[in-house]
Amino acid sequence: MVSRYNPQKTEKKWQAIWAERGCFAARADDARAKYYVLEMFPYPSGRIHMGHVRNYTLGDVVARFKRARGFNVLHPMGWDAFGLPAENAAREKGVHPAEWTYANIATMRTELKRMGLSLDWDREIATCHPGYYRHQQKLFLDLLAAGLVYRKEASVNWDPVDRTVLANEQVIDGRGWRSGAPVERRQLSQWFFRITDFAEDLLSAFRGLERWPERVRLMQENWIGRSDGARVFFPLHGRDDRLEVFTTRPDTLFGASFCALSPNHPLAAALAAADPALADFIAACNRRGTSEAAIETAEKEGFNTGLKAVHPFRAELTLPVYVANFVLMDYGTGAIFGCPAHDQRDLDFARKYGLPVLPVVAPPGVDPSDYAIADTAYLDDGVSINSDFLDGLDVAAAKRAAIARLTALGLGDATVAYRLRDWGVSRQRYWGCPIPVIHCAACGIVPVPEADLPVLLPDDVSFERPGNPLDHHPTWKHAACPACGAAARRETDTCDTFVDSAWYFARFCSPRADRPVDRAAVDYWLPVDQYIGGIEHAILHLLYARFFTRAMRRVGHVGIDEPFAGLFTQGMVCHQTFRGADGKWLYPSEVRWLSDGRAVHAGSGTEVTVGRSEAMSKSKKNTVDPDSIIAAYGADTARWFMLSDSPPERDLEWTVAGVDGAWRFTQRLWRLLEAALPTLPAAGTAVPSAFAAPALALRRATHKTIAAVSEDIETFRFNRAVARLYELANAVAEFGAPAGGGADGPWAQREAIETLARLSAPMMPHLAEEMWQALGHATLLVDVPWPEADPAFAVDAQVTVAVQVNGKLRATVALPRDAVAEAARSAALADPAVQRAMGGKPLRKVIVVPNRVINVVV
RNA sequence: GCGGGCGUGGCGGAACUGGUAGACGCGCCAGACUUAGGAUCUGGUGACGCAAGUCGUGGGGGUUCGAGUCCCUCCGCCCGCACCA
Repeated sequence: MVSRYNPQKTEKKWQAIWAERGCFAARADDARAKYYVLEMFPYPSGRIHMGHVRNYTLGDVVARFKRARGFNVLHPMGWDAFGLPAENAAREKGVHPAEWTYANIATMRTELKRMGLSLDWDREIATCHPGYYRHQQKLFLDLLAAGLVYRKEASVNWDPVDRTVLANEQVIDGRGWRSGAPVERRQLSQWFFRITDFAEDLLSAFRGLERWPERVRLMQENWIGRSDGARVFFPLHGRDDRLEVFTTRPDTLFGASFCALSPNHPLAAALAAADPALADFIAACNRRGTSEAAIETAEKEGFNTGLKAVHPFRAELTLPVYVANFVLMDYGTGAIFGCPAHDQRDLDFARKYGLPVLPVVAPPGVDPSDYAIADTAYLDDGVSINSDFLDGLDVAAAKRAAIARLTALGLGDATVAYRLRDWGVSRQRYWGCPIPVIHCAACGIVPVPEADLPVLLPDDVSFERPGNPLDHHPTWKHAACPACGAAARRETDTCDTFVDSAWYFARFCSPRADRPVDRAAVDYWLPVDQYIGGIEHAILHLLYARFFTRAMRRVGHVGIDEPFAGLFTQGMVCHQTFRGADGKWLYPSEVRWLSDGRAVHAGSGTEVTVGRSEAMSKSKKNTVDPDSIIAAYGADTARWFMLSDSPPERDLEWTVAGVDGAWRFTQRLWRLLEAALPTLPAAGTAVPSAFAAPALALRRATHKTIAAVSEDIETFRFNRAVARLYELANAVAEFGAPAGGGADGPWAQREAIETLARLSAPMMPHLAEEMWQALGHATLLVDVPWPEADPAFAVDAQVTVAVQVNGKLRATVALPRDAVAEAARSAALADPAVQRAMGGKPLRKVIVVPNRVINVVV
């Protein structure tokens, strides 16, 4: 009697047994090699989504596979639990952020446990817990003492309604994403991490990160944005100071026709103090939108300050100094020299203000004497002209010569500029890690003494007023100065939540340590061997974590620079989108499919428009709740579907048909097992001495599958591993009931079915465990080592070789594996289809690629 | 504009260093069976053709005995960055 496999019952059973026996508890005192598998921890938004299911399934396959392969695996889980949504919930629903967050964590923990992940739940952490953030405060103080944290005035996006700083991503078309109010630029005193200290190292260390996707590496390289160039000093005529500019084209200095300052340049501000017109111009620049569209349509505008900059190579020549709206304060030195002939922006500016345009680089092969620039600047390599001592040199040589001369004159030197800016971590928010600092009128910035950590968030806060609740709290910010005892003010900014996630992987190594990390534990476990998460974190999170690890090393908490030795970025989970007759988005569960292929609203029966497939998102309502899928089909089906078909780095299309297919396979495996069970020999029966052809073929299929699946999992080609397992299942089904009375058939069948269970265990752990038990094993499958392919069986004795005539396939011949070339040649030439294709023409040559192809050339 | 990726049946995708294109799954077609199930089982399924065969990996060209894979060129789609001097 073949019974249905009941995932709901079975999955619960094995989850309980694994938990009870502590199968996935990691210990550092272990002789085996360590392997740290980590998936990006979730933000506790309410319920898990399909992106989580995919992420954690991928990680669990790696974790279970590595464990079976004999590694001491660390696979922890926690919660990125601080953040704005908790405060929004507080405002909208009147629930305290902590209460909201911990309730979400409880829900999501239960959901994750239903997935059957091989996690060490004893190491669970939540970044909003004082047991976590107190150590973050300690780290902050260590970095402050080491000079890696500082405070400075910075220009920020300020929402005047919500009274808070907004990240660039939170400014949409120049307005606050929540309030809709026009965002202002404000100069505010903010805390910064000195990530730029590590710019060069963050760039060059990529050489050691071979197991990172090239794409992420390039994105970070772009973000860090190294430019090799020169600083050039322009003495200011009639003044005793000089203007410092950065350029990547010192070779074009002889073509300079003006200098320009950023509206936020200190010199511009100083001049504006005495010049109301300039002050107005600067104010107008700062009001200008920062959106992409605003930048693209903005005219180049400048204000002539009347200052004269002296050309470093031609003391007789002075250049007008403008304040210009296209010069950025936070790149280079906030000032440029303009060479209109060889920079498009400079050219636009020069044409508008009637400045000279002198070409100083001529395209190769062009006569310099009649070379002129029209309305397109010349940017490519060429020969220097009109440039005194640089004439005749190519661009690279001219750069070197110009820098050498500048250096000799004391008017400049070679410099490297980076696009990367220091990381502003101040947030005017309640639900974040308090920055452990006290401001004293007499002593200045005073760190909170370690003995007073943690600086706890107050529970009794109000979200009635806009702005930072910590600032509004009646008592919290009032503190005595730790240095002089006078009344002082506690810092009310909290940390950007990216700080929380910049070191959590280290905390997992010793999650209950009374210091940020236990040095022995991090020395044992770090770096993370395999990190898995979404591509959306390619820059910020991954860059911050790389920086923070270096910062932690500098203050002695860890001994490494790179936190993630291997990185895998998964694709998104996508789904069709639906709109009702009113144009509003509909959930897939609200859509009913008619037999003629049309979609209608499940309730009203009105027509539904089916839109293109997009990444699942709440805003488009094209989400499917994982928990309901797991409840209906079981976790193994959901996991199997996540791994089937699409390569893990690509986007995955969620379809009902695909889930049904995965469901059918779980049932099919169980059926294969139950149908065969009565005829199988007992577990551990000795290997028969000989195998007849059908049994031998099945053994070969089994061992080939072991080799292929092992390699596929090792290389993250899980969709291929899935296909191999389908093939082996097909082979078992085709083998059917063992023929004849020999022991070899049942034995080979048992080997094949056991292998199916063992190889699918990382993907469908519950079903595999159940099969293993049904096969009569007393041990848990999670404790059984990964199977090894026997090379004697992993290859076929006979191979089918393609025979081509002039490169076109004409026949195939069966040959013994590794047959000598002469035998292959004669077998090919004897084939009637080959002879027909040769058409009686004389044989010119025969190319034999062993075991693959024979090409007959006529 | 700069940087990167991708383009293979009706669909998702296989194809290791150039060597039988389309594994495996979905869908579809035909049949069987039935305890009518989320069924299951068997066979078929790139196009054209009765067949022999011809064509076929975005288009065009090239290298090679042989190209989805390498080179050149064009087209299309996607992603990241973008007034970065």
